Amino acid sequence: MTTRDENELAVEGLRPELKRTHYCGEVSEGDVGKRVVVNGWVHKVRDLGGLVFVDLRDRSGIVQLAVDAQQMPGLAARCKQLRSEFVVSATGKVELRPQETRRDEGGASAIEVRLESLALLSKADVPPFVVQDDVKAKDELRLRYRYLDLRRPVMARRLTTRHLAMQETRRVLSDAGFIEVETPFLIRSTPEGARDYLVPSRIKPGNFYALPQSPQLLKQLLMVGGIDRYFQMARCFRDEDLRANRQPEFTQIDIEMSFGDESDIFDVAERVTCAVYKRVLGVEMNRPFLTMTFDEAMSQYGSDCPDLRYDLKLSDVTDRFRDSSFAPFAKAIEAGERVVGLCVPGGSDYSRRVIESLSAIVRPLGVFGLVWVKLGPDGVKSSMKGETTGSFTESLAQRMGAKQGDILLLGSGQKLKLLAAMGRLRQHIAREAKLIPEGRYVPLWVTEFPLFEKDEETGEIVPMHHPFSGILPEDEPLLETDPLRVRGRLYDLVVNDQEIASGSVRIFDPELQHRVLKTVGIGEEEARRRFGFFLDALRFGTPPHCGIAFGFDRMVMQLCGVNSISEVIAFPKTTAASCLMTGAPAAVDDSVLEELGLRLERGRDKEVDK
RNA sequence: GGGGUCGUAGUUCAGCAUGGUUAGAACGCCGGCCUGUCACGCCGGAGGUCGCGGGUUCGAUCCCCGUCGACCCCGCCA
Repeated sequence: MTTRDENELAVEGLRPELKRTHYCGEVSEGDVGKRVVVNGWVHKVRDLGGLVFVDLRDRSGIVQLAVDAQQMPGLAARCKQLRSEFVVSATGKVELRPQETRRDEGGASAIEVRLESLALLSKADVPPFVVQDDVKAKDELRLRYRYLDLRRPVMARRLTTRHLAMQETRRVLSDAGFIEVETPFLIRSTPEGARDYLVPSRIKPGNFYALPQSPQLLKQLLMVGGIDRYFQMARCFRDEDLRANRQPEFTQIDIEMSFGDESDIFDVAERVTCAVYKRVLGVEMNRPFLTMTFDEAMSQYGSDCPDLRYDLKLSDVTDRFRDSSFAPFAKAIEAGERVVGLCVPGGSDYSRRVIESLSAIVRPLGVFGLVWVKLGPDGVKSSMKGETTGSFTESLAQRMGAKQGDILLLGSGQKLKLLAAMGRLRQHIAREAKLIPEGRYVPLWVTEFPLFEKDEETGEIVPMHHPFSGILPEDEPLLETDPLRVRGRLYDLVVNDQEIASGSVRIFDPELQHRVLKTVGIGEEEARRRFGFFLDALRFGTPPHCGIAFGFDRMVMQLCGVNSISEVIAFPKTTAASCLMTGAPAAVDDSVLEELGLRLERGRDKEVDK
């Protein structure tokens, strides 16, 4: 055997002595002098000729291996053959790096592993993109080669955060007497508003299962079944168009309990939230969380998930402008519209251009022309020109709590639309002006949502949540007379600007359930046909019950400080709901279709993948 | 369903508004040199169906139409 052969890097199996003693990122100064074995992927080789450095990576981080060619010529020669993403086992002694070479700032390690032996466990093709936390590749590539993307330690950290949040949730709920029950994926379609994913039945051709949009009815049936306290890390499926924070399948922390009301749900949900934020971020949240009604949230913040990290409240100043000499608003009010304003502290120096850009935010939301009043150092200026008196603008400013140096921005429109638009404006200004403090997490309950809303297209009354949510007792008489004013026993948990969880006290009276279904146009016959099983159950002794579901992906997204849920899902789908890695969805063989009694409509099969 | 942005080397991008020699850069990759690198450095090299299809034109990466894919927004959806 020649020296050359000995130095050839050949793939070996994982002998016991090659198994790791440490994760790469966990070798520390405390290990100096120890012999360690690390397993991982070659992150980077820096071959200086007589000296070779290899950065070895695993999910915990990176450690530097060092070989001196003079001391270990064969080993150095072997290291020179390493390429990116080769999988190796490296054995060596942990050493402090020479003091003068520790000049890498930003958490550079003070130690390295003086290599004694190296085993190649797996070779690798040149990767399609460089695996590094600061990834340069586009989403398309990252998703196609997701397993390479996941090798980036930052991805492992996100999945670890997700894991921690999940474990913490399980611990808190289990300790509180909730038991985790799995519900089926292959179910009958339930009425929750979204489009179902369907699964054809082979045994009953022409029939379909639906994948659950959420386990809503099933968890209620668990309550009827006396389970009393249930939870589940539930996978949910909705066949709707995607967004940055929407995936066709996502995970809920699904919770339901019997013999309880809002206060019990708030208590348990707050305990879960506090525990998770504490465990993952070290953040303490004060309990009980703040509470406000939907009405308050909308009228003060223009959003049903108001961000309380900054102030900036909206004011309804309709009464000020009624009978005022400012015609545009006076007329709007006469037509039944409202006038809502936002006072921006220190905004009196906004240029025409800035104000125009702000108008551009609300215009597509149906608010035309933002009226402004500046309380500048050289007096009050207003886009209302001579149409209003100085005393009018002064009293308006006073009413809106404005002071010297502020600007008032006012718009008119139909109440909810206007508030939503002004809320968007509020959010935009807060972001631009950097009013949003980092690292703060402000939880809030929003309650008393309207139970129904009007479908803009059809004009029909539809449930805002789902048709199983209870009603505030005082609103019950309105059910038949003025359903849009009926408030539900609904609640959302908001953290910062995000809806984290949502739930309700359920209807447990079959009579009331029928009245609600009737209100949304589901007659007894249709109800029987679609979920008669559920209505039957209600008649066999239903405990009062209530529940909540956390949007788990969104919560983790917030915990990780990222702005897309795909970043916290191991194998996410694209905005076209396809998986670039596996190629799903894909065509199936005709024989499979035949077995299911299905035939594709001509023309619809032209786009199927190979 | 509608609107927007993008698609050029393995990757990230430039080039295209004003069509015309051999389509460039950086990183990565391959080879060589180099004993303290850590964005190593230096020398050399390979690498392109300009997403796909059609049209306009003497000529298209560039202009037009369509299509596919990715992302963002509205609709939709907790």
